Amino acid sequence: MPDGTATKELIGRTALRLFIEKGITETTIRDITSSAGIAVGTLYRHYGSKDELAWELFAESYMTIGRELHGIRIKEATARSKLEAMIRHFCNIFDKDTAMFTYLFLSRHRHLQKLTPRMPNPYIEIRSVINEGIRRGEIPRQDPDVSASMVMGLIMQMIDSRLLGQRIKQSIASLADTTVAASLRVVEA
Amino acid sequence: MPDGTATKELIGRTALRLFIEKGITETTIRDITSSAGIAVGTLYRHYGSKDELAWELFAESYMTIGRELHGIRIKEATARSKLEAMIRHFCNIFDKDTAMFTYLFLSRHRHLQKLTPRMPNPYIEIRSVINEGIRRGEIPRQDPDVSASMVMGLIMQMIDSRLLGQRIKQSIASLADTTVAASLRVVEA
DNA sequence: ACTTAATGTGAGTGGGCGTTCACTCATGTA
DNA sequence: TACATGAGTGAACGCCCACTCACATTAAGT
Repeated sequence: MPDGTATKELIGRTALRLFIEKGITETTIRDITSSAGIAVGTLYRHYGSKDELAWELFAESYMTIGRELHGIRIKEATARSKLEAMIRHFCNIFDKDTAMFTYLFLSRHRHLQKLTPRMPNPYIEIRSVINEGIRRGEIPRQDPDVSASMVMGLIMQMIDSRLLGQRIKQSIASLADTTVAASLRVVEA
Repeated sequence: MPDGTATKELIGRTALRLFIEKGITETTIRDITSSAGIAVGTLYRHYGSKDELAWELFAESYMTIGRELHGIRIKEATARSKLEAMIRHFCNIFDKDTAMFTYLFLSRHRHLQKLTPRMPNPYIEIRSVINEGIRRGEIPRQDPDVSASMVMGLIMQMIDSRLLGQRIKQSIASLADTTVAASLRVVEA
């Protein structure tokens, strides 16, 4: 029996690249298959539909990051160190796998409502850090949903500006310190 | 000679609503014309193409906000008061014309690279405030592009979370104080 | 009342889309 | 060697898209 794992991965990698370059709707099945050097039918051996392909690429990475942030939250001791480690982790992922991160960023509006609260989720982890920090008196009382949104937005916009490449040109890693400091000031930790 | 101004406005309003509800690519010309109660050909009397329609709706509002923020920057005296007035202005627009603001927010990635630096631009106004604040010694020395991105991200994510309606449920106006305070802490004003 | 030009119409056009399926090929098993 | 099974193929299908254009309607100028 032949093994199609390598082909599935090739399709995923190629689709990711094109989805980022042109957008999901603007990328056709033929774009993907011709760029990957396979037949149209082959794609459908591995993914049920274009939507399923786009969703699988998103969910896999999104939940992985959620699990990783969860690990950080468990491991670190204080709200400060948790938040710092999480932001540095974001920066590392961005530098290590820019394509994946970019895709998550650009397609989140399409997929976010398909996520169930049970799935591992970066946003919930950041909110939990703030919640715990308040309960332990490490940071002032505040609305954890509002603060989590602001911190997320602050980080995400850095990446957004970096992706456009016009407003921010330096590497994300070199901005980690600045981002960490600003985020801590937002939650007043 | 008949006057088609009212029709053009009707098309714009209808398209805006549908673009927000379903996305630009997912909205068809027939969706727009049937929803507006006009013929397909009529739309093309007023807009050269679907792309042009989407762009006009974006650019008009984007530049208007840019001009308004410019006015605030000229009028207010200190970096603190400028930033505060700008953020409150954002909140007011959102509450007064949620549809327009939502469209700007959701379609910005599609249109942002079509903007030239000469066009009125909200981002540049915020950066200018930070730049001036540094020069006058009102806020510490910092990278104005990075800080402007962080402040913009902080505000935008509040609106994003509000639009999704799951994470933030209260009105944007009621969050203005919180957002202003957090933004000032980010730039350490 | 007549002229003129802008505005409104919608069936029609050509093209590109996602998806299917009957078929071939390659590999592991008996 | 013969068979079974999953992987790979791409022409074909039906649908729906953005856009066109020959014609009808409207309203302002004379």
